[in-house]
Amino acid sequence: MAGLRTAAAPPATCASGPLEAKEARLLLRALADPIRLQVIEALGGGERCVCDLTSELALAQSKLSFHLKVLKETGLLADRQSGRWVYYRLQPEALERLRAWLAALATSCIAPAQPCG
Amino acid sequence: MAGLRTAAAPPATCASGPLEAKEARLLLRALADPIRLQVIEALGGGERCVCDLTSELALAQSKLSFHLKVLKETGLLADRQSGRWVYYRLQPEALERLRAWLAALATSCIAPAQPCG
DNA sequence: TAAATCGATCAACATTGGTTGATGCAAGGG
DNA sequence: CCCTTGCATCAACCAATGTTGATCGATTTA
Repeated sequence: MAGLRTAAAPPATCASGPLEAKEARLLLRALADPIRLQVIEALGGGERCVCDLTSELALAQSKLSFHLKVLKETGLLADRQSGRWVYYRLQPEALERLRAWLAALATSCIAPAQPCG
Repeated sequence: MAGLRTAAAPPATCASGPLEAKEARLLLRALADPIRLQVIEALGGGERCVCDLTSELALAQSKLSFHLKVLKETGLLADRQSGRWVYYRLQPEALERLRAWLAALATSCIAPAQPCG
């Protein structure tokens, strides 16, 4: 399984078609972390530079950097450098696509029971 | 953080109000595993006994049991014993609640940029 | 009641993921 | 230029999670 550490450069969820199960799992995993969720929420208020997030969330710099990388690699965040700061922002499409995938998953769960033995 | 191993008996997501962030994370984490996702999809077709799932997914019995437990503890599955078989079924409400939570998260992500330095 | 089957649980182990502190590099500012 | 600042990256460590094989209780069947 492709671990968090080995993920390559291209965002895992950039293709614009419907989400594959694998991509969906990466998104689910990325969101399933408290720190990453805090980051998402903080960025809900708009684009922020890393230094800003570091102090707002009271995180070690390298720790935040690690989680920002995970979020960026899954396509949930995008970044932009300006002067000596790096600004991160949400990619709401990623959340949308996950929502759609989850909806599809839910609707495919409707059949009656099948006796076994 | 409450680990998978130490989670207590009561389903983590049984309260019927809107999902707390913590419960949402448990659901996200539970879904972010390939085997568990296969189980969810398999149960999309209806209730199944464990022996059935074991052969259909070609999993070691104890492995499947482990993942079923995780899914049950998060409220995604319910089980029922009948004779010597145990049947598992989806709890679609759990997926619904997660979807709603995700929607709320997404809509709270709409503000413009804030310059930093 | 003895043997067999289903499935949960446990302990030991393997793997993965997250944290920490150090280092490196690029961009400004003196 | 040299120094500072912002951020990424790395290696070593640690914690959480998943896997395996064995065992156990419950239920049924012979």
